Amino acid sequence: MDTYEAQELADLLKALGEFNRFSLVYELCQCKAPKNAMCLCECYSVDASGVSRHLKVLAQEGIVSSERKGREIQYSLNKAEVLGRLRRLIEIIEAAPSLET
Amino acid sequence: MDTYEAQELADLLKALGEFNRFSLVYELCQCKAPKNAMCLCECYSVDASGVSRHLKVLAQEGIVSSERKGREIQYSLNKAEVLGRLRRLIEIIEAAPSLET
DNA sequence: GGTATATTTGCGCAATTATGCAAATATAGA
DNA sequence: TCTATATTTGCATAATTGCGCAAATATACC
Repeated sequence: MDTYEAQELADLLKALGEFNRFSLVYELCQCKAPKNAMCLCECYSVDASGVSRHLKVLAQEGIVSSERKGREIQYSLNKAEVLGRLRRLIEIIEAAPSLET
Repeated sequence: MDTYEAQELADLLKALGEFNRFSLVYELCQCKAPKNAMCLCECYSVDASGVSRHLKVLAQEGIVSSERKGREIQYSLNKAEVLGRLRRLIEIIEAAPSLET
């Protein structure tokens, strides 16, 4: 793993490591159809602008995708992308040698 | 997933999501034997106190274990613990229904 | 154009966080 | 006890971050 990949993985984890953002991702995990921000907003203690900003962070990390549908913007989880990166992380940790005890 | 588990996972990701901490974990991934903080410190731009604080965060999250050996304190990765929690995260995301397109 | 709804952005604020330095603590060995 | 090494902690600081509110923007519909 080079520095670039380490930074990429750390960025992913950082984006997911904030409780409200993590909750948004989880919410999207449970949707059969994409959701707009207002809909996501209802479940949380943060207001619309907060949700908007969190979604922006998630989008910049490639965790969610957005598509405008009229007045609304529908967000959906980039399931394969996120799983791929998390699996890569697991791979790296699995490659760690067992400790000599 | 309840709020408690969500918070636990978010905390794990947050602890791992800081570049220097992530690098420390990666460094420990590559050790056959536990390393002390001074040894870990050499690789990074942060000084000993910074490494100490990062290791404390990682230890509080159960990501690393420490054991004093004389003057040194040896740190090792809790491989199984971290892998278990990351796999749980993957499980949750995998459970997301595929989107109707 | 005017109105309503959805979303983003600018601004300020409070809280958190990462960091370095210096001092304190812990331990080993002479 | 004195010294050297390893680690932690207190303190100050700079940077980042999450938030709400209000204003701005985008779009749809009348």
